[in-house]
Amino acid sequence: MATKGARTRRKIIERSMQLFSVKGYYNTSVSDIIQAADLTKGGLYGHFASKEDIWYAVYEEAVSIWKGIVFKGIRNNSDPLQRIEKFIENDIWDYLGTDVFEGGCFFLNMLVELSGQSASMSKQILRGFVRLSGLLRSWLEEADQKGMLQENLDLKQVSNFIIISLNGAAALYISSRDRNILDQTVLQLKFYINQLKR
Amino acid sequence: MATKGARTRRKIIERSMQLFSVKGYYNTSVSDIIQAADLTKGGLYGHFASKEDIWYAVYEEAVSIWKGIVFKGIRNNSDPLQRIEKFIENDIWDYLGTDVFEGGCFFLNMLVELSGQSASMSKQILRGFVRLSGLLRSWLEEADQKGMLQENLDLKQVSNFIIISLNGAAALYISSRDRNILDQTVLQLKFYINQLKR
DNA sequence: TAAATAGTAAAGACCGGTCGGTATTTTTAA
DNA sequence: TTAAAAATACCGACCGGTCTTTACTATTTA
Repeated sequence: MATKGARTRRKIIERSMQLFSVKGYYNTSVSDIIQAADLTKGGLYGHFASKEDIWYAVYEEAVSIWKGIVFKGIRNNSDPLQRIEKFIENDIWDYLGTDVFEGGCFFLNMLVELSGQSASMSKQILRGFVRLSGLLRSWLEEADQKGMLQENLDLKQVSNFIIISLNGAAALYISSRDRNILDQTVLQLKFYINQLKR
Repeated sequence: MATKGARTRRKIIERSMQLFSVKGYYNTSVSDIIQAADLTKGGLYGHFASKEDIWYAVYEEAVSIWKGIVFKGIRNNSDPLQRIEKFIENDIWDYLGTDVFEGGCFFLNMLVELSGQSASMSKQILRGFVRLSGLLRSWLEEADQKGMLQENLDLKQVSNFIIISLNGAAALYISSRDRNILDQTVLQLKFYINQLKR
C-alpha cells in the first residue's frame, strides 16, 4: 500500500485535474484545491512547490488517463485505417462522451486558456498534439505503403486535419453538451477518411 | 464627432477585447483594463456596471468585426458552394490569419474558457455558432435544390462539421502560430466539400 | 514488548499584493 | 452653467505563497 504522503499527492492531482478542466487554470484558486482535497495550505505546499507544479503533475496524469482510453483495442489491429477510425471512436465516445473530465477535453481547454499566457505550459500541450499527429501520420504512411490510399495525398495535412476536427468537436461539445455533435463528428470523419481511399 | 463619453466607452471595449482574447476573461483584471484604457476605476465604472457588462459589449463588437470580414465578397456570389468556400477562406485567412484579435479567435477562446463557468456568457457564444451553422445549412440546402450535391446527405451534420473544423483550426493556430495549419485547413475543407458534390 | 527517537505530513497563522466594486469629490466639456 | 466624465480613496474578500508549530507514524533501541 502506498504511503500516506503518496496517497495525498494523488488526491491533490485528481481533484486539481477536475477543477482545472471545469474552472480553468487561472480561475481555480489554491484555496479551491485545498478545499477539494480536504487539506490546508501547509499540507498542500508540502507536496508541491507551486500551483504551476501541480498543473504539470496533473497534465502527466491526464495524458496517462487519455492514453488508456483512446488506444484500447488498437494495437492488435493490422489495418492502419481501421486503427485510425477506432482511435477516433475511442476519443469521441469513450473519452469525450463519457465525461472523463467534467469540463470536457482537458487538453483543448488548457491549450486555449494557456496559449499566450504561459509559454512553457502551452508548449507542453502542443508537443503532445504534435506527437499525436506524428503517430497518425505513421499509420497513414503504413496505409499508403500498402496501396490503400489515393496518390499525392499530403499525409501530414490529413493527420493534422483529423486532430483539428477532434479539437473542434471538443470545443462545441463542452459548450452544448449535445451528443449529436459527437456522433456527427465520428460520421463525418469516417466519410472524410473514406474519400482518401483508392 | 462623438461625445467624449462615447469615445471612452469605445476605447474600453476595444482594449478589453484584446485583453480578453489574449489573457482570457478571468485572467484579465479590471485593473488591466483601466491601465490599457488609460483610466481609473471611477472612470471605468461610470460606463459599465460590472466586468461582465464589459464582456457583453465586447462580444457584440467582436461579432460585428468578424461579420465585416467573413462575409466580404459573398452576397454577390450566386453559387452557394462557392459562397461557403469563400466564407471559409475569409474566416481562416482574413480573420484568423491576420490576427484581428491578438489571442486568436475571440469566440473559441471565450467559449472554452466560459463553458462550465458562466452559463449565460457561454450560451451567448454558442447561440452565435448555432446561428452560423443555420446559415451554412441554408446555403447547402440551396445547393441541394440546385442538384449540386450527392443525395442523402445530412446537411445539418455537414454545416456543423465545417464549424467544428474551423474551431479546431483556431485552437491549433493560437498555440502553434503555424500558418501551415491555416492553409492546410482550407485545403482539407475544400477537399471535403468537393466530395459532397454530385 | 515498550519506550524513545526521527522523519514525514499536515495544520494554521500570516505575508504583501490584488481582486471586483462603491461612494464621494473634483474636473471638464457641451 | 450644469450635467457628464473622471479621479481618488476606500471596501472586504481573496490571491499565491511562506513559515513555524503540531500531530502522526514508522523505525530503532533498551
